[in-house]
Amino acid sequence: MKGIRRLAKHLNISIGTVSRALNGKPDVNEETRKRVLAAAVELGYEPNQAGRSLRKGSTGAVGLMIESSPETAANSDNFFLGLIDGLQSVLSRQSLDLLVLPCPSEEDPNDYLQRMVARQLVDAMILSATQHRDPRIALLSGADIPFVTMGRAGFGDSHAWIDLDFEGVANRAIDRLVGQSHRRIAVAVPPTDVNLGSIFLDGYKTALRRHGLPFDPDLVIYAKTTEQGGYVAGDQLLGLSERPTAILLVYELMAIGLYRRLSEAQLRVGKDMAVIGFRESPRSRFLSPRLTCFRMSLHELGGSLAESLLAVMPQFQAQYPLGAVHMIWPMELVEGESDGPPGG
Amino acid sequence: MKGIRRLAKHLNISIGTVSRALNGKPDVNEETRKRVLAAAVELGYEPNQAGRSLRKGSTGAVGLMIESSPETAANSDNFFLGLIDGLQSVLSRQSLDLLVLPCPSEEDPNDYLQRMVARQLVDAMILSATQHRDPRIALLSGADIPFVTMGRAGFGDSHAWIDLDFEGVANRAIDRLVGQSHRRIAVAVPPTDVNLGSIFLDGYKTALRRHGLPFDPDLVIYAKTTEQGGYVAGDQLLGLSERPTAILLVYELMAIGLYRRLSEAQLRVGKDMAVIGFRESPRSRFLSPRLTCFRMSLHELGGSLAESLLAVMPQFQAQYPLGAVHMIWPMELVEGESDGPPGG
DNA sequence: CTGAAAGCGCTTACAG
DNA sequence: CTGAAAGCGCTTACAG
Repeated sequence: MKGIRRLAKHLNISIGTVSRALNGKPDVNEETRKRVLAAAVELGYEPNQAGRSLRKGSTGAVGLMIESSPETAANSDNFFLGLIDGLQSVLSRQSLDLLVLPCPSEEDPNDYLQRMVARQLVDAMILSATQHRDPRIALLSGADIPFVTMGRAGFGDSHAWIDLDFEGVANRAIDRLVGQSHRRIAVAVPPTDVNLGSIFLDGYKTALRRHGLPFDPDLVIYAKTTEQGGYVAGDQLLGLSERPTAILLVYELMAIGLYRRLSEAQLRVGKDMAVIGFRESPRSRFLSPRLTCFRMSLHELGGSLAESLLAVMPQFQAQYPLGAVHMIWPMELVEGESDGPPGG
Repeated sequence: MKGIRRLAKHLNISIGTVSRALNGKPDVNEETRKRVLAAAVELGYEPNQAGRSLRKGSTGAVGLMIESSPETAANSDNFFLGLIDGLQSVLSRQSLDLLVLPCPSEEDPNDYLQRMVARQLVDAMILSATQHRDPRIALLSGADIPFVTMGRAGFGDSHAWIDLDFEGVANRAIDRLVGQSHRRIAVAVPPTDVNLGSIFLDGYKTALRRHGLPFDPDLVIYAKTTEQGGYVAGDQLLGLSERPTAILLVYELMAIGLYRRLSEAQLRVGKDMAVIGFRESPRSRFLSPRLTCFRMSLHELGGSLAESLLAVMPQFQAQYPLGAVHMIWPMELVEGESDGPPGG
């Protein structure tokens, strides 16, 4: 005999009463409850999740879907680990467990998510790596699973999301560079359909316009978000007839290749070419000169994501009356030595 | 009506036959099976995991326990993401899903694991961040959950494990440095009880002995595995009465602080002080001069971990007759510019 | 080859 | 306040 039945037998009461006592139902004699709780500890009882889920139709767990592809691995640095800790700090207050669901790189993300949802091992989902047209959003909406996405999609505000402040960063980076008298400023964005690329580019254009600077399509460099991509971006930069004096990068991994290419051309980062990166990461601290970039708290971002998820879960809406959150996450400038006035 | 009952109703057969057809049991008419499979696709049927787990007592999922503490996040770089992709490449062949279980930093790892095991959401576990005396090993052994650990523990070979080749790396690093005529070589290890520290130190001592070099306790620097720790290690190095000409680091994060401290003291890395790191990571490529270190394939390591786990799972032992694997994972030297003969 | 039935461990109306 | 019973969705001996 095992499980709740064993406990009931041991205490000589019914399994119903044991269950009610364990679950904090009000209609249980306090004396009985104490005995049950003590026996549970004594016998090391833990509720079987399968039995509970089957009966209740909910799991007490929340899923975070990530991609385990080599590209994601290379670019995410400590992003997910930091996020996870923040998520849990909030979820644990509701006794919700976080399950990280890594989509294998060979599997279609939409198929994978469908499988995980059908398995019913979580009550709600957090999606990352949101695409501009992301079929997963329709999937979850249709299946009536509460969810929030890390990153905007192109569907406007039909669901809850939090996204990094790509526009704000592009704006402030341009402000800073223009303040340092730069007039020709390049920007490096990924060549793929990923949403952040176009958002970053829009912010860049807006900021130029605000300063009365012309937009030159030649200064938009489409490059892979890798070290090699940064090297190639450097190549393109140097090949331009009228060379820019500054460049904005949307991924810090590109900075290594760019630094190397510039150094080969005898150009000093921060003096002959100003470089500003996007997110400060442990990695960017390895660069010399140190990269000027933007800081954010992954822990707090995770916490906000968790709260915005709770706000769309029926069981928790009363406690988190936020509605469907649409939030741009602010980022703070970190001054490095990688930028400065043109010509040093 | 939903689930298997809906399918059965739709096809006008019993739920038992539907289940048998879906699960590939041999005693089903081929014609019936085809109809069931077609209907399953048509109606978008996916088995409910709770029902299945409850009945079968197994889940078809494997858990990877990681720590989400800020320290782990800072030091792991792409370690887990890379590992995960390798794990899945093997697990998916057995239709096993991987669930990543992140232990919150506020929770005791042993309590967390106990909770996850009791929930019965996975059939087997992979543990990381193994301690020298790790109570989780006794917990899983006692609960009769198949598991493998990433990292040795102090219990010898009572369970399956794979660990990085700390001894080999220390040995080859010393060989290389001695070959470059270094005689006084320091080593930086973490001040905590983590197993890799003492293993690395043992390898270092063995290698010195092999070259007839004396072991000087002053040359063992206990430092935090952080940027700040590297800076402090540099301080200690410079403060030694007879300054060493080379140093081995067990975490590359320390290299930033060390580089900075050496630069402040007008010492050139690779010329005035040779530095060799442990694992090559995307980060170490950000350093200049580039760090000499050791390379491994996270994807292959993940694959081997998965195979060694399958080998201890009763359902898969026949296919993976490896027994309980105890494997030291080889690493390959990557020459950087951070070491060389003393004095340049 | 198929159907009817039992039962995995739990929660929750329902009666008392 | 407690017990007896139903049932969540599935798999699997057992009969036929």
